[in-house]
Amino acid sequence: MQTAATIERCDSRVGIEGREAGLSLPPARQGAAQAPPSKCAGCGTRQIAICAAVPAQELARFSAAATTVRIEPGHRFMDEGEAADNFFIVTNGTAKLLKMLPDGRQQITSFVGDGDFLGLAFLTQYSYSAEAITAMRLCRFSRPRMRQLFADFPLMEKRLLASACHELVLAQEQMLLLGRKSACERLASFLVDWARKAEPATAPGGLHRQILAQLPMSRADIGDYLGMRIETVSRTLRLLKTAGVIATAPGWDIMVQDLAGLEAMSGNA
Amino acid sequence: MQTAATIERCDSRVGIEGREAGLSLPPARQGAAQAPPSKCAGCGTRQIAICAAVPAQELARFSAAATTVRIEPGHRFMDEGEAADNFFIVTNGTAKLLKMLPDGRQQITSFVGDGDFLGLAFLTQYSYSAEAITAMRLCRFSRPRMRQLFADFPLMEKRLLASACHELVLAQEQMLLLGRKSACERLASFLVDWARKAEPATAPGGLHRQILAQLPMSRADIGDYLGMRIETVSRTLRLLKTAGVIATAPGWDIMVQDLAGLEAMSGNA
DNA sequence: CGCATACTTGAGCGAAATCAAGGCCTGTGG
DNA sequence: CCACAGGCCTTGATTTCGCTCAAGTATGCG
Repeated sequence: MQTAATIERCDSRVGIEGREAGLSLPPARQGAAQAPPSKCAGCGTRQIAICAAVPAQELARFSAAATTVRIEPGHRFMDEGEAADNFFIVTNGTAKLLKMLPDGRQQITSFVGDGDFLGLAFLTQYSYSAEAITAMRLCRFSRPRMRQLFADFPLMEKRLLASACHELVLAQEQMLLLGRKSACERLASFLVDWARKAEPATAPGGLHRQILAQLPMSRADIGDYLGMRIETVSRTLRLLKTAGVIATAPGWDIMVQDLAGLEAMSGNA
Repeated sequence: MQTAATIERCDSRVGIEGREAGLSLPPARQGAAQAPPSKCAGCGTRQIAICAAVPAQELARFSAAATTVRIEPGHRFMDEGEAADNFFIVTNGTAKLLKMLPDGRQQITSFVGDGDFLGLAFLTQYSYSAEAITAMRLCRFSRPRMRQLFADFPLMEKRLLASACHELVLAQEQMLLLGRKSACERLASFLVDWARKAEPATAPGGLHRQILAQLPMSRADIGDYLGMRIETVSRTLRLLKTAGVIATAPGWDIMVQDLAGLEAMSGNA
């Protein structure tokens, strides 16, 4: 069985023990980039940072509180307005979190992947829906069990706080994007973010190295995330291709040819 | 000196002890609406919920950790990218939190008022700037003192988590607004939110009672919050006036004539 | 092969941005 | 007291970016 310290290293996205000893959080991309998730003794198939809040000798107890759930692509497993009975940790796959208006318009607020938390609403109802994009595996905790775990392992709450703060930073970034960026800047920002996450998977190279960004989501999802219509996503993608900063690979993948150029088009300096 | 229980009642916006005993948070508007802040024995002039995390007999120690700061209107007291050395609690006044793009475009991510926390970034740098709109009074805690307080009063972390979750819900709502709503829906949503906050200050009446929404911010600020230009704010305001749902009072105040009508125009059902 | 689904591309339109005056307060100084 | 300046807001004219509508292409699947 791994020690808590070993587990910690595996995914620092939500680690609270940053370099300032207790009150800092390393950037998500860095953390996710440097150490790919590995097996988790605590709660399922993949290593997630929340496990590090649990002493190694207690992992069995922690594990017993969770239920592993499999979700098919396209299936909705949390619904805005429904009773928030469960708390989830993604162990495998990608989901979209979305909010809808009564007339059907929808906004994807984020894409979540391995190691991310869901259902951390301190309300009795979920404030958004979650839908699987790829096949998924989740750790599910009932609310009472979650409460018990919080009581047993106070460090977990620290981690959740760090996670929530990090999500808040991302949300603010997204508000800037939605409120003030052009279609081109939005798509470029999105691709830069996604490429950064995928970066370590690609062979490291020079400044203008190619990065394969594997996008699990459809054009419609990208549009709903960036606040644009699907046609605009398509057209803007062509624009970026024409500019030579990206190339479309077969399927839904994108090859970033010039990350620096793409960043220049993202509006962030 | 007040007991912790008494203090708790004063502002439940960030209270973690909701009706589900530990994992729920009442809606902000309800909480803020039902009990206006009063004097706080712990950290300054106004009652704030974080004080409730501190046992009554420890309030003096808590108080000693804070410094009261006054800020003039228009003055910036947190800067995006600067070292996140301080943590603030607003005791009086209104500020805007904003993010900027290199070319000067800016997005206000939220307006904060009495009892709100600032600087809760688990990064070493602030991820946004904060600028006073009205004259303000703040409780300031240095990072080391904050850490000490967290260690001394673990309940504080629970409250911060609840607060962060609540902000996350608001941020998601705002993403929906910025990504998918029309100019008219945006402004209507904003006014509904603001009127709801001001509601208790106005005499309660029927379904179509008038509510005076005192807006401390300029048209430019509203535009930067809603992702629209100042001219569009002005034009859309006229549209709402023509529709008869609002009337402009002298100064920057708005009289909501028909809250139900305004809500119908906000896109939220 | 035919059909369904997702994506691309084109043409035209429209909501909001931009550009440009003009009005209305408030404060200041003659 | 009035004249003037400087914010801030409003209103009008024009432009433009992204949306809508519509058709066409690729891909996958029974």
